[in-house]
Amino acid sequence: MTVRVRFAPSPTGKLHVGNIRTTLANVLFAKKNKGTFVLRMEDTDTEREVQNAEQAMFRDLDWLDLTPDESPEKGGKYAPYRMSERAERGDYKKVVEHLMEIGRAYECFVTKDELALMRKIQRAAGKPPAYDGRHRNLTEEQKQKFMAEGKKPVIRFKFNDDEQANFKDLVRGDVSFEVKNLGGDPVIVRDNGVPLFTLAGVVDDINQKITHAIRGEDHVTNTAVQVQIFEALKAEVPTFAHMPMLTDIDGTKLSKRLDGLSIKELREGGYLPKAINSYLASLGFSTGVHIGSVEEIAQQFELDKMGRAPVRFDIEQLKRANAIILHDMEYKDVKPFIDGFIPENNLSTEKLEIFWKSIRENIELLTDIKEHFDICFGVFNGELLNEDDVSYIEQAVETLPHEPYTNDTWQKWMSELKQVSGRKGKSLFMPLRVALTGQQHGPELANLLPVMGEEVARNRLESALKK
RNA sequence: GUCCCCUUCGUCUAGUGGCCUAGGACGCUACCUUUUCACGGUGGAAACAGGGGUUCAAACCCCCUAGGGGAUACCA
Repeated sequence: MTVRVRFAPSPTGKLHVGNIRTTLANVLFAKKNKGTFVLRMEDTDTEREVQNAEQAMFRDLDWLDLTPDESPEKGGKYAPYRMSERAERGDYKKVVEHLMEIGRAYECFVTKDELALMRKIQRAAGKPPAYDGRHRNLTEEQKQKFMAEGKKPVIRFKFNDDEQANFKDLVRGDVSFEVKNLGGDPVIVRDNGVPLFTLAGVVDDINQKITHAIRGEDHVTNTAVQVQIFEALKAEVPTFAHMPMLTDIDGTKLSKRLDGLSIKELREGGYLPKAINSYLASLGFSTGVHIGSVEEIAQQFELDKMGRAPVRFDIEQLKRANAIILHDMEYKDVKPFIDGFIPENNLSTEKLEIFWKSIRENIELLTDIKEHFDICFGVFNGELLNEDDVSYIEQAVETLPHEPYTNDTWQKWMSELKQVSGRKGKSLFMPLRVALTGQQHGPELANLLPVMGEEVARNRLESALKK
């Protein structure tokens, strides 16, 4: 049996760290088991749909190197991959009719208001709010009467009340629910004829031969409900895996802040896909962050070792992973990601390579590049020179070597300045650092000097004198 | 309210009755290296939510309390 997994978002928002974590789990699980990763759009709720959300999701997944094997965009053996399209061709209708024939589905005319009232009463009595099955056995006459009143029915799935819903869960072990406290017969088709995800998800999983459903913990009760449907359809129940939710750093709530932490924002914030994937994949495990490509982290990925407790998302840890990756990244590898982070310029690739190499260990995020770029090539507001360093800098201007600059230019210049000025150690180089970069800290000047070039260096020294 | 799940260093966690003086990773910190910062190296501080049991012995088993998460839709 080939492993087939799916990520099934609804096009109602953007991808964020929470749902990327489950997507990633699907991808890693598929890769590790030489399986197939399917992307399915669950777009049955047209009211909540957001313009262009779908396209944005495709692009985010590509950027993260989590491109699905089968998707609405790519197609595949089990197309279409949008619920709306599958609804159009009658997939769900067929199943609903079948369920009604075998007595596992029925029309229900209870209105939303009546349901709300019922729940209110139940709650007040300290009972769990649940549909009480009052229209389970309507006669034809009763149905006609409701119709005549202008009421439109929903279709509910009929539970086997005294059964248990059991399923295998890779992270939680064997899970079992009493069907009787699942909330009563669930609606599977709205009064406008559109099926709900509860039903459609099951039908698609069957038709698309999904073997493992890896999703968030917020779906556990849904799963129990859906297990009943799988069984009623005499279909094999997939293996599940419910991952604990991500919480805020303070451990409370899956907050707006987190939901707001979209892939788009991380991208614009200077984070690399590799860092995001590596960090998210490490959450829930004891191994520490393995930094690697999707392919590499997939080999280490063991879903059954994942913890069951909610996990706090710590942006500092992500930042750290990002920094580690940046520190020994080659220019050619970082190049595809630096658009927008490095100002427009017509510097040669060679020069940019040297620049990158001399600053990479000093940055954590791609957004940090700009500051260093400005120091090397642009304008900066630096610290002022000390009074007693003025004459020293004048000596520096005089002795500044002419181009071409090489790796040992700085060395040679320093020996000369040492003799001329009689200075050494910190007092030798610190005034130069301040004059040249405007700061007391930064990458090695020996590396920076060839990057700047003679003209910039001379201008900097001279303008430092003028201040 | 009701049902499900969870609670070990700051963070992710190892740990399934004696190997725990509680281990690792990241962070933090000190020192070393370094003509700055960063990188790197070597050390260090740092946790069993609380209370009751059971046992010769409990982070591990049982009960209670507190706290957190999820669910409770004609959303997904």
